[in-house]
Amino acid sequence: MDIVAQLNDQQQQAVMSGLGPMLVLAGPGSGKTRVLTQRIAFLISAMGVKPYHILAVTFTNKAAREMEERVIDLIGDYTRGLTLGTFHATCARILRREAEHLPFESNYVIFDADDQLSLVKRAVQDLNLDDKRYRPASVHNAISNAKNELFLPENYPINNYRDEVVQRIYVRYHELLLASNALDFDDLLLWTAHLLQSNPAVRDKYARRYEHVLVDEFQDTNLAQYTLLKHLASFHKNIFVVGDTDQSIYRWRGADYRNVLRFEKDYQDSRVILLEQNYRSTQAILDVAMAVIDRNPYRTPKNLFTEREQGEKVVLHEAYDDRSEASLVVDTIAGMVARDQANPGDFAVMYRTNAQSRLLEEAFLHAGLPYKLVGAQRFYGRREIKDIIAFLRLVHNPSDEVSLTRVINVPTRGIGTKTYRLLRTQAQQRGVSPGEYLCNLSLQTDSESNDELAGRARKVLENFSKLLTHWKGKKSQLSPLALMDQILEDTGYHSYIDDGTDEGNDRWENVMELRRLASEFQDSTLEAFLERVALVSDQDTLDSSSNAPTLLTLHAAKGLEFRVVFITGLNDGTLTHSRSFDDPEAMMEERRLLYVGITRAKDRLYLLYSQNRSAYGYSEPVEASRFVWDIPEELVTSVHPIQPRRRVGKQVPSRPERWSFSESTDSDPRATTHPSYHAGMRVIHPTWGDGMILNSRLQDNDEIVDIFFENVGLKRVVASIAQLEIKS
DNA sequence: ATGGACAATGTTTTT
DNA sequence: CATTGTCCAT
Repeated sequence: MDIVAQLNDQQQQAVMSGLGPMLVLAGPGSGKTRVLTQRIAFLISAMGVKPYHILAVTFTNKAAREMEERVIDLIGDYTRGLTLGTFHATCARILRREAEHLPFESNYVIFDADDQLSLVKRAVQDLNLDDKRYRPASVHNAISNAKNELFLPENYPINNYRDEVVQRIYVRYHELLLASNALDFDDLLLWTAHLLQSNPAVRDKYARRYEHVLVDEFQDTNLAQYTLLKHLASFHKNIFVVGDTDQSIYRWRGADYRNVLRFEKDYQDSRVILLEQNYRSTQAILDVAMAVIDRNPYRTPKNLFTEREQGEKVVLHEAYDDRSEASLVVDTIAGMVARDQANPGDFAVMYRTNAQSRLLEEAFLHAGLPYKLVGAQRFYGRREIKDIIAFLRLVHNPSDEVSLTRVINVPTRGIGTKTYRLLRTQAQQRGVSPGEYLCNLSLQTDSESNDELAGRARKVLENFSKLLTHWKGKKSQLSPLALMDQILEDTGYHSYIDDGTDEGNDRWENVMELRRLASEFQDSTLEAFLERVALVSDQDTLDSSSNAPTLLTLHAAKGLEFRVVFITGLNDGTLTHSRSFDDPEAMMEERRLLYVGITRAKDRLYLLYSQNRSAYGYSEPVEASRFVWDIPEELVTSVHPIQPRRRVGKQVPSRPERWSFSESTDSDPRATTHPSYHAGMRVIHPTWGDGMILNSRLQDNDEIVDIFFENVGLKRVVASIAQLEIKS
């Protein structure tokens, strides 16, 4: 069987290229995963390369898993020994193996975003700094950027006084991490790059091993990743990277698409292949995509083409507000499913910010339709999940102080801030971490005990110490799941979290879901389970099993495809997020983000924006996104809402909004419904008496009026319900 | 030490 | 508006 028979010329050239550096610039839907997987299969089966000598890295576990499956599909089970994983997971493994060369132990834990933030907070406190002036989130951002640019604390670049302070926080943060035997996400890359750079023996070991290095989504690598790749490929120099600068959307995370240019410079003998044929979308969708992306300056123009049909025109839909935008999406989906034009699982709804999912979820709930939401944070960020994981992490690595402080008093066992502070100073005096000290506490005899830690405090701490040592003793015999069950039982976590309310029930359900996840690690280690849990990506939470529409951010949508795509919230300030306005580079990235969204669609695409949008609870008029005006009119079907209908009584709101296809409506549809109240008008309310109108606006087919009453102050009323009388 | 009530405060995107 | 933190009463 010829494994490359089904490829086009460019793809074949890429797959069968010989040795040396190779850059594949692959437009959306051009089969880049295919090229990567076939390349691996080709190396193994045709070139006789041992899988052990191949390294392939991706950004998400999902991409890695998919690639592995496809390679196995091609060449069967000849992939044993192949290193295929995400950047972070691959680095994590190298660091565990090489821990002897590094200032942490091999059983280190990985701190997630929350842990990192609380550690920065601690660092700021330790230095007696004002956390208003040095907001942990912003400081952490600075530290993260520094790490991505390979700056260790001592090399942190200083341009002003603030930088000096940030450096001090960075130094302290770094100490705290090491004291907890923990690494943050950025450390995984930083330490690996640093190790390879500074230790020639280790570098050589890996560089000689990896005869071939393959990289997916190369445009999203940051300097740390670029550097470590360079070292890993430093011996054989067979580095095969695939990417698309037009899909670079992680600049804020340190990604630098100029690594593509750097690649061509660093590897003078590299060859470049362009993949321009798109196998995913209709021509109509591609036309819109190109109209959007062409406006970005300084890009290498790509000529995307497809052999697919022209297809349906892209629909550009204006809605009255974000709520009707959401019901519009749901109604359209329900309609197409009812008419048998698509399955529920064919749809994806995309948005710029996670907060936008709420209204969509409500709309789906209201219509009684199931949906699936992509987002790991939603699950792993929950209190009960974090608690359980903290227990497990503590058992694995008692030095983890963030976990210790999290659960030492969960459920409450009489250890408050005071007792904890006592524990901390005692541990400090002995030069060990609080967790380690705690582990030894129950082993101490009375003669060893000291006066300061006695009485009640000692008793409650000893209680927890016994629990911890008990679990630690069992960890080697028990699977992650069994250990988890033991912890749940010993702490009485069920009765603690499930108080009988719906919410409590939900929380316990979540714990059960985590149990299910742990059960997949029956034959694996606690370490592997913890690592997996720490490094899940949002995309990994996507389950393809249920046939329901998918809700996800544009960022999470990268690399995926759907038959029908809705992109919602195409308004200035939302898609072009307001935080990007003052930065041209950021604005270009917003455009790429939209481009990524558009090119996810195979058959149909709906672009939606609204006249009003609510932020902080208040609805405000907004402009359509500036990107909307970049799309030539003839490429889309424009739809505008007819006048919002008045709602009477308690009628259910979510009826399909009627569509009026207006290619050229001269009259503004809004002109037909004026508010009946204006600022300054005087009115009488049956119970509140005399008042003056402050403002009035249309919302949900009704009029919302803010009135200042002489006797009762400011009130907000719904015009159709309040019996207002206008005073002349 | 604990838990409830209130106020302030803040929203991109995520491995 | 919704989450998070701080204060105060038990």
